[in-house]
Amino acid sequence: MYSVAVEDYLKSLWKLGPNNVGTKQLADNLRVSKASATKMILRLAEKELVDHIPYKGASLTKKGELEALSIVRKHRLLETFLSQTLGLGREEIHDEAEKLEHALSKNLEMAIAEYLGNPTRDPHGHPIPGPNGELYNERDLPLCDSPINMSLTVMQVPDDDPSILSWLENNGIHPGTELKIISRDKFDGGLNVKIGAIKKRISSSIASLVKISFEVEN
Amino acid sequence: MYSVAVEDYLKSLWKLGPNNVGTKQLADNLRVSKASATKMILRLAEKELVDHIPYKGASLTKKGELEALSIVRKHRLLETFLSQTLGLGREEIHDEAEKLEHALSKNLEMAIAEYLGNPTRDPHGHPIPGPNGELYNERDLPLCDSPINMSLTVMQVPDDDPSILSWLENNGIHPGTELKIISRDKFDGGLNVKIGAIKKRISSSIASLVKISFEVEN
DNA sequence: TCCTTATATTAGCCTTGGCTAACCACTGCA
DNA sequence: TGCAGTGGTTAGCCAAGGCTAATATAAGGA
Repeated sequence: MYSVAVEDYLKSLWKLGPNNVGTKQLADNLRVSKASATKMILRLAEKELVDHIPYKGASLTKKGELEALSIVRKHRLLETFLSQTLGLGREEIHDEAEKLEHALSKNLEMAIAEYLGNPTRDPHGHPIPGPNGELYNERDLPLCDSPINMSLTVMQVPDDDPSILSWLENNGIHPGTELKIISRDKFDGGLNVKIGAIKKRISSSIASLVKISFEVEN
Repeated sequence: MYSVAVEDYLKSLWKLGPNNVGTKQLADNLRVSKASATKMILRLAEKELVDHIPYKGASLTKKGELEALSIVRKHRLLETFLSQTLGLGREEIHDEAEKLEHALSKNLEMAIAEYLGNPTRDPHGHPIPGPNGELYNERDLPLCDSPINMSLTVMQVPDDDPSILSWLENNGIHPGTELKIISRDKFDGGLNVKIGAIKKRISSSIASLVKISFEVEN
């Protein structure tokens, strides 16, 4: 239906949203010039996929959001599928899915979802939107904001930076990992954590990209 | 490396080759105008992917052929993969593979080939070129040219026409099917065949699209 | 041999999605 | 309050890959 470029813009707008997204932010995210981004925003507005307020930014319309969610769904299903069938690592699947998502028909998407048992999380722990764009309430918290000395379960790791992913993997940090924050550095926000019996240090920049959940006491 | 359009042209030229392919034939195959085909042929010649003799036609150079074979390999591996993992029918996989082939990285191609055990035939029985374009000698014969009253094994069915494929499937004709030609109609070339104990009639147009092999007496 | 017809090419146009350069608008600081 | 700096837009260019209309070539039959 839509071109690869249009789909990529919609996906970026969704990732950077839901607030108004600035032209420069969008352009940087897609590695195109500001002028190209402006031109495309105008075209997307023409198609009623975004609302655009000149000099203020753009945000997805309902129509644009649904389209974006459909692409995110394809992306995350593909990641899960590649991981499951071919055993590709978490650090390899993003780039492959990034290309394949634009070539995936609705039919194939459904077949893959069924094959996988309609998963709700991809291998990075990111929620997979439903076939009609349903997205359940996100309750996972950034590790950097999490309480000290509680049993935490890693729920999400970032998906698009292979080097960060490899570091996390090598340190045993992935969805499902149980850990506890021992202390938080006062100045740089780095965390000292304990995974099983092993102590690790996690920089604040990485800790902001990892999301966790914990049991709430009743 | 090359655009989707370039890859599609190369694939068509390969399918219609190896002789010089006329502009009209190519244009019809790709459902574009003759003018568009002419223009693209000139661009492909520029990139040294084809040799072009004005008013005579175009044929792939070695470089172009290798590129085409790489795409054919991806296509056929994808068909096999989709059939194997998702259980898609022979009549569904072609169109899906047609889109995905352009988005398949070399890495993913290798992973799929390995996962499948480096198959040499796709679900339609078509040979899958090797990673460097190796194509083993084709010995299968069109059913329409095959001898009468011999045990024949179906080796290949066409891949791109779902209605023909469905008809073949419903009549139990697919790679591996054993059959015997009982008689050949004098005028229209239609065949009366026996599959197991059941007699069927196969029109000559379909019989020309099915390929078989048979044991040669020593 | 010449003419008709089919096939090929050329010319010229369009849209998409990039780019740079130049200009405009907003914001925050002095 | 005015201006510098950042961010946004406009103008104008380009290549790819489509299209139609007009023209050129080749080939077969009269």
